[in-house]
Amino acid sequence: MVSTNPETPAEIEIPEEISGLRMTRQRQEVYRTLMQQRNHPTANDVFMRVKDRLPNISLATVYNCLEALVQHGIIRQVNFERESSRYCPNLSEHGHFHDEVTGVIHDVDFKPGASLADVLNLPPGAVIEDVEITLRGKFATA
Amino acid sequence: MVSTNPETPAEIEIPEEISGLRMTRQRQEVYRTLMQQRNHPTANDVFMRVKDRLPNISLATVYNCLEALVQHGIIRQVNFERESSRYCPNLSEHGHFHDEVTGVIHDVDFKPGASLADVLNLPPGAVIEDVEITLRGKFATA
DNA sequence: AATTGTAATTGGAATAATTCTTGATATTGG
DNA sequence: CCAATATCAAGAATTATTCCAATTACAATT
Repeated sequence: MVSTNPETPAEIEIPEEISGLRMTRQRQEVYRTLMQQRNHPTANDVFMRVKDRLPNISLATVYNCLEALVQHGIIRQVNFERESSRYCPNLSEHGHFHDEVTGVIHDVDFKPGASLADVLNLPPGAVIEDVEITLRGKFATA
Repeated sequence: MVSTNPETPAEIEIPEEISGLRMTRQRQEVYRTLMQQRNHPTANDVFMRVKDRLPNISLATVYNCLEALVQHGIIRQVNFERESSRYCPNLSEHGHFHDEVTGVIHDVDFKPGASLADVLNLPPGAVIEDVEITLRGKFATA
């Protein structure tokens, strides 16, 4: 589906402020990139992409923007082993499956109504603030 | 429980070879440290501790040993966010709860018979080779 | 016990991702 | 408009880890 208006192509509208975070031009573009490129890009991936629209932006600013967005719960930071952090705008609780053949990362949703506490013996009294589930493997070749 | 023999204090006996890996003196000491210090030490933690017994060991060797042990499935490497890797000799499938107040890391076991596939919608055909579950939070103060 | 080939170890340099610092710019509230 | 505050850019600094080249240890064989 493509917009019929050449002035405003199919783009995500970003409000001026999200969760109390001032959405500057740089933050808008970083966020827009994440919404459009849903394949869990690294900070550098985002940097290269945002440069098309903001040629003067610096990598440090991309890092700053990503951190601000993470801090305000607008996006999520995802880590695989010791690789570069990746970023994703999918806020629903989910895990990630890392296909080690193609390198592609797939979101893995919870079954409806299911939670980690169903399968784990959590320490008594523990209050979980954040969960990270990463799976590594490949697809059966059959 | 303390050994009654002063010559051989309560120490872990390390075989000469595990899973096809030659257990050199350095690898023995690295492994022994992990078995004795079960609080998920970093490579540097291990390095400082092993130096008591092998004053000439280098940090690079500790990294090499840890990698060799990980490769041979003798220990596990655990990552939290972008912090230094930590190492643990607990091979049973388990997750980790990171107490952000004390910094202590607790192993979190699966309920008997439970598995991640019970709660996640895994991509069809995905063959999981490795799972990492990390929880971050604190203990209720009540 | 010497020899030889292989693997392991060392110590330091190199790397890569990220963070920090500083000065310049922009934005908001009064 | 002005002051206070937040953000940005550029590059330096940091940190964990890996790489590399030179030595050393080990195991098998003679």
